[in-house]
Amino acid sequence: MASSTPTHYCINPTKPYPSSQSPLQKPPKTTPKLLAASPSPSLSSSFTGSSTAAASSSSSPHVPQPRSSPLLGPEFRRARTTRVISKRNTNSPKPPNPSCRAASPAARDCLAVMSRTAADSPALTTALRSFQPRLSVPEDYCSILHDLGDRDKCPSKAAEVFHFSMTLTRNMTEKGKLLTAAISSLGKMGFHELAREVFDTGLREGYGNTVYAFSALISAYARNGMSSEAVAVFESMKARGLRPNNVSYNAVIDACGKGGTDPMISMGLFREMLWNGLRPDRKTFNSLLAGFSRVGHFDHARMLFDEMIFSGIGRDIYTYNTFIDVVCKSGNMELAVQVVSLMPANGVRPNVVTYSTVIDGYSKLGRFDEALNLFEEMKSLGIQFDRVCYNTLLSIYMKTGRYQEIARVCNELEMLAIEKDTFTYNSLINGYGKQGRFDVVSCLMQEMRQRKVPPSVLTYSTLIDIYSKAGMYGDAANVFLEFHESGLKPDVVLYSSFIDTLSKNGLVDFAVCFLNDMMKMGIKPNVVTYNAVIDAFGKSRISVEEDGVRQDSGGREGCGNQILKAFGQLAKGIGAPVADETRTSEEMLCILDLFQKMIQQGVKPNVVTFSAILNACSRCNSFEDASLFSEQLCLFDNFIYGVTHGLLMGYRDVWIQARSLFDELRRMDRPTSSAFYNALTDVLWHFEQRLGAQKVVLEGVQRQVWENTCSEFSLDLHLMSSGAAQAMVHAWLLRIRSIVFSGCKLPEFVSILTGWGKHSKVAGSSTLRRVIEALLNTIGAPFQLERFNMGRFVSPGAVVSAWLMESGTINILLLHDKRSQQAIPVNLLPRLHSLQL
DNA sequence: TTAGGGTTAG
Repeated sequence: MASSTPTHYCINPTKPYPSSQSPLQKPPKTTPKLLAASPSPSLSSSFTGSSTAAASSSSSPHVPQPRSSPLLGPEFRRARTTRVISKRNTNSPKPPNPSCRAASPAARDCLAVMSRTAADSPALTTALRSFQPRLSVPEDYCSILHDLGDRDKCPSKAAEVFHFSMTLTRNMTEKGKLLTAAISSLGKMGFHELAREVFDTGLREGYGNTVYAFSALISAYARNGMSSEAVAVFESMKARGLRPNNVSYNAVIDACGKGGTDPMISMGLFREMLWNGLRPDRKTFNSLLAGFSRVGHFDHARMLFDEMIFSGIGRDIYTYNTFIDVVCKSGNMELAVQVVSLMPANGVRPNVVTYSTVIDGYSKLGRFDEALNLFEEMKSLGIQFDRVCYNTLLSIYMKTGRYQEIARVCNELEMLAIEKDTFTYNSLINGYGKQGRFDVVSCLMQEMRQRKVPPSVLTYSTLIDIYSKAGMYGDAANVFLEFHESGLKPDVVLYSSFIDTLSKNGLVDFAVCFLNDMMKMGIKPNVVTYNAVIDAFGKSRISVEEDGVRQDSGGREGCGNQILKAFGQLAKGIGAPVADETRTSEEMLCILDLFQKMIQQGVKPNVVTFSAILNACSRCNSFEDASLFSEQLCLFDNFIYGVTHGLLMGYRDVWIQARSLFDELRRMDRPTSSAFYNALTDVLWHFEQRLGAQKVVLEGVQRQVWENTCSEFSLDLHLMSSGAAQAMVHAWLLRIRSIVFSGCKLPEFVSILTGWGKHSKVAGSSTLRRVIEALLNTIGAPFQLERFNMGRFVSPGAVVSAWLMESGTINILLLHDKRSQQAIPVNLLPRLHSLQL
């Protein structure tokens, strides 16, 4: 409930903001208990603001500062979603909110009959006629229309009610009310075009020029993620002399958030609202908060979250859930848990959305056990699971390969009569597809058809991707044909997946051509698209003769044909590898060109891009060539450039900043952060900053970047790149040496497991075993390949011990940097200055 | 008029 006398609004993202020391320096090691977590004193004082009343002036209700670099934005962390933000066609309508409208018993009965009756049936008119004497005009009809929007997906029923009730109206006001209800209903159903038609009719016939009708249409666009259309309607209502009210502003701000518009545009609308003498309410703030949450801007979200107390707006369950979502996106799960734990004291009880948000946060970081523990906590608290929550659970079981649990959850869904939706099927198809269970995938597709669950673009993208990755190009082509016939529009995910397939099969030139084609079609590539192509340059490349995949096609239709042709060619196998010596210079030019395109299009790189750039550096023959690439880092991000350049040049002072970067990487899932560590150590090793590479690896090991890397006498390198692995071998042998010199006896055998070096992206080093074998030979370490395990080197403890005790061994094991300098040059200082945390 | 879930790069 908003305070009646808000004191001030102070939303200025650039203003200095009071900071407090994060109490989360030592995250709790125990299993998270959302409601049992006890806040630290410094944090609890930050949350003393009541959910419904203004904070006292003595309290300071801001949340702790994140421990992130000011230069590492959400893009770096991959927190910014690359998904289409709108949830149109999700087939999961929200339950009706009966508190909003007080429908008469007759209206409720009529709605029940309408719900049971088939669309376009004459029985609908019969029912409306029979209920007519008991229904008030326009209130009951408006109520029925709203409820149909909440629970039905049948626009013809809404149209029937609308046209029937319009014949009963006595004046323009009543017509206007019904019009607004019909627009709202159609918008909720996802039929924004129909909503627009109805709106235009109302406008033409003289009862649609109202703030209500305009606001309803804005909202209809908002629900469907169409922010530019919503803004256009908002501007047109002003041009017609109508004064937007709170609902209009809230709707357009909501539309901007859902449509992925820059949240600063929403902030402009917020200021305009104040300028026009309107008083933003909690929904305004919640929508603004959601806008910042969607793009992962924690700092702005935190300011709004605090401001809601300062200005007397108060916080509700939506506020908390939205804020917790952005905290989860920042990777700070400890803070998320603490914010949840403070909700009850502020009069707001965590609900299924709160838990789903935190659970998904853990899941995205690969912390599945903590996520699953929270499901148990939900059960113990009696919080009912809903469809979204079940989908989150299924997604975790998919990622962790718990197929028996998946079957159990599917049965549970059946028992609870919770229907699987497009999200559920997409998740299941992707999971089973990645496991190669195409039999299950076919069954799932069949079930979708039988149950009339509409496939989305993502369903087709997923199918094409899993078939392509399995080399089943004919099946992929068939799905593409089906997709083409569906009338759905291709999107960036579909194209990115296809470009990745071309890239991975050595057809990088074609991948770049398709990148241009998708732009011609108005589909903007995202960071994933670019990362796929940049990374592909490191793989073996195929040249294609004139009768190969592509003749330049241009237009929309041609592009579809080209895709089918490409699948056909991929199925046959085409081309010939390009000789190594012709690759490097061409590759450099192509990658530099891609960087330019990214900059031109405002596509911000993330940590995966940086890993790809570093890997490209590792493929360069000279330090000068690599510098050309690393300078590109500077165009994107001074922070990463400063750290990388500093490490490559051997500036000792750079380690403070480097550790800040490593701490930031802790907020990411293991595969992402280990890929970056691998890329960084590879480039350092490649350019003979060997001690630097070793220090980076040890920072990674300390932060548990690689799972099961190191037990005392058995070294597991299988997740490491060649540079990281070689640096690690030296560090591990030095550690064993110190154990030997301390007088301890080594076990019977010590071993090094190499696996296949699956994370190394450096051309020619895909077999980690060979690299380690060469290293061990070079340094004279007495290890041999195990007879029945070609990925494991072993040595009797006594033999290794004797070797380590030889006088010359220590000098062989100690690593050095080729470039070693004390101080950072003055010209680099400005770049690094802002990194001080 | 406000909150959570599915995909493509590593």
